[in-house]
Amino acid sequence: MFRGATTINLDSKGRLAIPAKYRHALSIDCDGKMVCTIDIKQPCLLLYPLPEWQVIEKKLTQLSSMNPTERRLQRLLLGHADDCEMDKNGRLLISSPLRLHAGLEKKLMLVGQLNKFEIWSEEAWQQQIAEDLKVEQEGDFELNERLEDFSL
Amino acid sequence: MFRGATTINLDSKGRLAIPAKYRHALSIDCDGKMVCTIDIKQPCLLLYPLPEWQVIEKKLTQLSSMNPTERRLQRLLLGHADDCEMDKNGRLLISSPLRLHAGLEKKLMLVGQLNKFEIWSEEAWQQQIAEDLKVEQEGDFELNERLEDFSL
DNA sequence: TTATTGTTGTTGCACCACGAAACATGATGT
DNA sequence: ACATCATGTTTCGTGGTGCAACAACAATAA
Repeated sequence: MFRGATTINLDSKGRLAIPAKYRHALSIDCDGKMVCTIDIKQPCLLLYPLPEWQVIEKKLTQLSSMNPTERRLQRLLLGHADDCEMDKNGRLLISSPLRLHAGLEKKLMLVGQLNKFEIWSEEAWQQQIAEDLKVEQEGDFELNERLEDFSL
Repeated sequence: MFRGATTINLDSKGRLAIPAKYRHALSIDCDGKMVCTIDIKQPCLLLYPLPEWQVIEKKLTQLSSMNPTERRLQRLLLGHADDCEMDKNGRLLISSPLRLHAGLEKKLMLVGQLNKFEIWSEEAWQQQIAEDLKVEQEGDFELNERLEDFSL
């Protein structure tokens, strides 16, 4: 299970060096094989260890290609899904269409989200966090309701 | 199983060079033999490994030729279906009627969708994705409902 | 506390494979 | 016989991959 946000620089070839603390777990889980795709709600990428991704892929195959909504999901998720593999130095190459989608240039945030990672450009991440905090401090009703269960 | 989108240039003869990462799987699955037809819902082509296509063809032959809707399906799909075979350089020739249907000229997208590929002209693909994302970010009700099942 | 050594992470560089394009050869049909 | 179309070949440029040197950090001992 992955946690925490790390700032990382892409190298000149668009490769992302996975923080050392995650490398061992990733070799065990999935032999370094992962799948990266876009997040359809937010301007970021999602990075799944292969076994985690396969669960999602299985669900996607069961959708009907005749239903426009389901088809759209398949197009967005599968169409942008890309195999990535950690190289011998623990780096992985993000394909240029994906980099483009998330606006990745140099500085990015790798954010552990339990069974997956999110990849944000640093600017987008800062912006998102600022907005989330603002909503929170203004007292979003739905969020407050959910927090009742949490006793943080 | 095929995933991800790749940009490809048609050569002057209308041949499409299959990305190296798919070539091996295609020689194994179907000895490079595939069938290409039109997508009846979208301005793109569908490319099936021969064994996958045969499954579909079987279903189509079982439809009643008396029912006008089913008859139309047969006409559209079978009528446009075209055998393609990878040449020794991993390229395949797209017939000109099919190129015309999808508006393929030079730049195209080859999109892996598990058991098949979609072939889009680059413009059409970009347009489609932009629209899909827009629909998504405006909060399509039906899609949100489905996403509940996905825990992406 | 500081110096030395070892280990881990990062960056730059060089090689190789793949893809794009132009060209060459062979088949087909008018 | 020539034009046209399909298939094969070669060359060149770009981009992805691995390697190796260097920098940063941690550990140990003087």
